[in-house]
Amino acid sequence: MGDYISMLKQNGLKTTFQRLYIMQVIDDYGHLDIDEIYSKVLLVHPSISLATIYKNILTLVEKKVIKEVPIEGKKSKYEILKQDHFHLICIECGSVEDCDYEELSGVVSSSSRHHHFLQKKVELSVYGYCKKCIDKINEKS
Amino acid sequence: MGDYISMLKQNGLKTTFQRLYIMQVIDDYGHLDIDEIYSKVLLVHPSISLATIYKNILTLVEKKVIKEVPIEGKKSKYEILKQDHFHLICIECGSVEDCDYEELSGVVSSSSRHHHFLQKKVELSVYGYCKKCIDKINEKS
DNA sequence: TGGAAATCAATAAAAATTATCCAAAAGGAA
DNA sequence: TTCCTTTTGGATAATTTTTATTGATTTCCA
Ligand SMILES: [Mn+2]
Ligand SMILES: [Mn+2]
Ligand SMILES: [Zn+2]
Ligand SMILES: [Zn+2]
Repeated sequence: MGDYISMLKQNGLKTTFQRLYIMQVIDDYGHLDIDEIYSKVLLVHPSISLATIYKNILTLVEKKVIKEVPIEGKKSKYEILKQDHFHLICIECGSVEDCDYEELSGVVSSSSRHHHFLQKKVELSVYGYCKKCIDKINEKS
Repeated sequence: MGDYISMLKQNGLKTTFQRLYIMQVIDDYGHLDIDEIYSKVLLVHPSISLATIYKNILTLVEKKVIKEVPIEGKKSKYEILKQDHFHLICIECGSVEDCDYEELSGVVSSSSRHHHFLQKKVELSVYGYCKKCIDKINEKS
């Protein structure tokens, strides 16, 4: 759990309950899409508008407080900005697991340089089956 | 240029002019989004409907004849399915360049295994500035 | 404790995607 | 070929997703 208030102040954003709670649920659950955020915030703030969620997500992404995690064929998820990492995305249950770059980042950036490409951001996602789902599938057979 | 007709037959899809030309323009340009495909097909087939483009893209992706390339904050592009590779995406001009995995793929899959994750597909995109745009920016200063 | 600036909620509007329905075309069998 | 079944396309409507607008409310600093 981070210090959301300073994160907002540093970016010249006012700290409203709505905004704080959006950050809170994203942080709590790790990776959430717009609808998941909306339904969770609704529970504690029944009057919030979906447009408010969209607006806040947009500004928080712009200010790099949160980060978009695009997911093929589905809606993007969002996470609190943290150290660079990549994602293991389960195509069975939809779970998203963080994974450290370690030696990977060096290989990627050297490849970018080789192509005379000025690398600004890397987005790596591995799609497949998480341990839980593998076990579940194995049980059945 | 591939043999689109056999690619369709192998997947039990009928070869219509519309479908063939969709594959053609994707192949010609490398990476195109829905609207780009639509406008290019329109030129040679003025009666085609946008819904037809959507419908065909959907089936072609399902049958793995083409592949979706998600792009952050923009519409996905599509490419003819080919050997695994990753993308250098220019945030200035929108160009997409293919890039071979080489040693990278080994590192990624060993990382997946380490997390007991059954890897099915890898999606790696590097966002930044292509050589053309770097040069253009340097000229100005 | 004002008051400017930012934000919220409600709502409308726009954009993107999917569904429906019937005519037309494709492709296999005779 | 011709016939017949199935798939597909085009028009259009419907749905879903996202963005814009606007006036009321809230934040926060002087
Ligand atoms: Mn993450
Ligand atoms: Mn490519
Ligand atoms: Zn899973
Ligand atoms: Zn460029």
